[in-house]
Amino acid sequence: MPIKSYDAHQIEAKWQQYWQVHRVHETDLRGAADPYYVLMMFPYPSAEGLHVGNVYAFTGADIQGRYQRLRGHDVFEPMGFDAFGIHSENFALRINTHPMKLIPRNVENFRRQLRMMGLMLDWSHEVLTPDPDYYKWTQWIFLQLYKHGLAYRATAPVNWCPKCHTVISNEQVVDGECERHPGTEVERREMEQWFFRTTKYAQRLLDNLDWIDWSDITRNAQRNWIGRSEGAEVDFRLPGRDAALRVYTTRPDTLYGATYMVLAPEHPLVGELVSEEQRAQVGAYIERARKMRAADRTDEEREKTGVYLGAEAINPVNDQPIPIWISDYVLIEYGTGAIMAVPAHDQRDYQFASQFDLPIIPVIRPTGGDPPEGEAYVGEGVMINSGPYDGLPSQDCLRKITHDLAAQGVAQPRVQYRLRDWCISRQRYWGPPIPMIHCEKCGIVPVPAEDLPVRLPEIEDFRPDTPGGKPLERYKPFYETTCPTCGGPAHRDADVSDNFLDSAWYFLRYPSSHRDDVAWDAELTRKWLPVDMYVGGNEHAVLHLMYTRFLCMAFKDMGLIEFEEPFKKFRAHGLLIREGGKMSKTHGNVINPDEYVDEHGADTLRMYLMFLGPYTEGGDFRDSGIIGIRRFLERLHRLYWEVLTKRAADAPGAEPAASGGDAVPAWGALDRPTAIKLHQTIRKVGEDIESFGYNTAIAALMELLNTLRAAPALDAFALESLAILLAPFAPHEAEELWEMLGHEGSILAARWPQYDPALTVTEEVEIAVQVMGRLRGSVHVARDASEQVVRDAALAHESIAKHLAGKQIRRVIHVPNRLINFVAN
RNA sequence: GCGAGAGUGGCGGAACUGGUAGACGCGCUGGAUUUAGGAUCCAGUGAUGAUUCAUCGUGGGGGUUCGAGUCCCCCCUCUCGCACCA
Repeated sequence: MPIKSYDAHQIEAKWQQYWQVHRVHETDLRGAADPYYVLMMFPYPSAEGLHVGNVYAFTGADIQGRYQRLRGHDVFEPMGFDAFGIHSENFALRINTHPMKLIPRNVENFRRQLRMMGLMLDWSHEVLTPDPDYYKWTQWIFLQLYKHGLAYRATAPVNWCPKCHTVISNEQVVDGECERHPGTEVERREMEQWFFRTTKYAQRLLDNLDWIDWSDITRNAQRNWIGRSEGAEVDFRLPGRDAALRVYTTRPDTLYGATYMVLAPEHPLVGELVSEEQRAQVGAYIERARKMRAADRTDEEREKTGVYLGAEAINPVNDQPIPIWISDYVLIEYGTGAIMAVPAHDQRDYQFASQFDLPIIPVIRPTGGDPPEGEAYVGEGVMINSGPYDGLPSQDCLRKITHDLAAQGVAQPRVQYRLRDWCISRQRYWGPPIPMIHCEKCGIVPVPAEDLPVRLPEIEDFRPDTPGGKPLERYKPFYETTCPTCGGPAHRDADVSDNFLDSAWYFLRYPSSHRDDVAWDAELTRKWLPVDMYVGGNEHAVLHLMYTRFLCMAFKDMGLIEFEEPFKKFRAHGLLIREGGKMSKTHGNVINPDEYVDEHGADTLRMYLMFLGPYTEGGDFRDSGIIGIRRFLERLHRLYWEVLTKRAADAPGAEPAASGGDAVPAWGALDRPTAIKLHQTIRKVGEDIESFGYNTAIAALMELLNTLRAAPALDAFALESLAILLAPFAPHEAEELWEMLGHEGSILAARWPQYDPALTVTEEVEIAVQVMGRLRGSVHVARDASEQVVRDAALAHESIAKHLAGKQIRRVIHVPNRLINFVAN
């Protein structure tokens, strides 16, 4: 039974129950004729409950899903929980509760809130990362990568967060601080870790960015992160040694200007090259650099520091010996950890040379102009002081010098990426154990696939990094095992894998979540993947989204899947702020969706969030504005109720009176202006949804409602269309209106209305009339009227005539259906 | 510093390839109705001037054009990403 007045709670409870009972949101994955996979970034189920940022993201994705469903697709819109990881673990530690107890509670609360928001989620395919049925396959993936040489173990300087008590990846380091702990300096530690060879795919990850249909902002962030540069490796001879000092440079054209070399303090040759006289100083410098906090070391404002090694290298282009220094402005991780310094043409080198009075030799002269004073000239120009290359354009020499040196065997072209391999190991408890066994005799042995999952034991003391070692190391029943190869004593890898691995493949699991014998079902995967539409926050542009792409490429090469890009479309939503400022716990201005749903209902909250601003740019949540959406829904509901009850009353008499003085539109044929508004709105809302212009789509719905309320009469097509157009935004109310219209079952069974192109244009248009480019009035003429007609109409206009009085018309500019401009003097 | 984007009423924000700036909503003003209401309905709402008229108005300054929020140049501010990556 339809509900008379707009009572959000009653309506929303009613339809949520209906959806659940009738499984309206579940998709027949195998039988689907026209699959469309909508994905939203699954949340970490925090104890605080669903964040309004999640609601914002999910609603934007849900609109796509509902719209595609109304367009006739079989839409799959799954949800799950990313409940492993440091986030959950730290919280569990803080409140002194075991995560295995904590997580189910949080998840239950999240499910409740997600249902409350009326998302079209198919809960029958939920995944939960800490579920052994899930992480069994996370471990299996690790084994696949290992098998194909993409997982390796290495001792490398890693980022250690003293608060997390674990290593974190490069991507999780922000300005030398831990992403999770602002203000906490990341330390550098040498540790043996598992890495995934993401760098192997650097070029493909970069190349595919040219064609994948993703938000530009996200693709740009990825390009930046991959950081491809082209240059050359050049060997500088070391007098009296066999070895050469190899540097990487993007500017081989400036080789003649190299007046010194700089090694990173950690460079392996430092110890060998340092002279006796300099040894003490160099040692002290290295010690100081080692202790230096990461954020300070990378502060560009800081004065350059460094120490002379007491050794020389020979510049291969002119055989000149140049001094070798060490300085912390050279990074051991990048290139070869050593540079040739060209102070005339590199700002950093210039600063360093100025600091230590090293020679500065310009080798490129800017074309048509003088080189800048007091700084390096980094542009191109004409070669000078460069022996045989003098007079050539510097750009030509980029390749030429490399080529010539390559012929002598002392240089080679080289492409360098900023992207690093993905450090997978975490010295923590709350994650999937890395499925590897360390045997004294056999070395590193993978756990046989049939032994998966390696279950995470439920241990009481899961604190990280206590004196007894890592949590899983302390727990002997887990740690001590036997070697699968030789049967001898062995121990398990005591690390767990990075939380980002859990979320790097979850979309592959959703359709196949019922299969316990394979990670993903081949047929379902072929049918449903790649994901048609992925919507999420851009904060994951270089983390999650890079890792998923890497995994897909690896899987494709292994023959496990048939595509290499996981998401056909990805759209990044903007940031939601509140009252002009950032929303955060510290500001105490975080929006709790429950409160707003309590007060106004989920449809109002959903719609308001989408109305705030352009979805891809974010919006400013102001409490004062939400009432506008609420009023809209109330007016809408009232209109339907009044028109439809009136019609029911009129129906027996068949002939509905053309409402005498009654404000309620009658039932009958639409007048033409109303019909035009309707058809224009049908077109606009569809187009706007496809381009994520939700705010303007909602504005169009409001305009349509205003028009319908003022119309003399309405018909079924108008009311049905508006209900369907509303359905992506306010799904509960749309269902209620649909029922009021006499339909049985969900509005999702309806089809998106077709607009009639002929009815999207008026037959009369208003033409702006300008005199000398200034607006002086307007005239109404028939659509597509000729210039002559418009001109005559305009000249007949008295205010136009006034402005043209005494003037001669020199020129007339006519833009059909828009304006006419008289140029006169 | 580099890269990307953005500056429009009191506020959030509209404006397709240059063509009537300010859609839609909030707020505000006036009116109607109601015992009352953070209710509903109607009208108005960029600024200035005396009205139905005019002038000025899209961060600032120049320019192109019959016509510029939109295109070009310079500057200012803000947001985001990267940041001693050689």
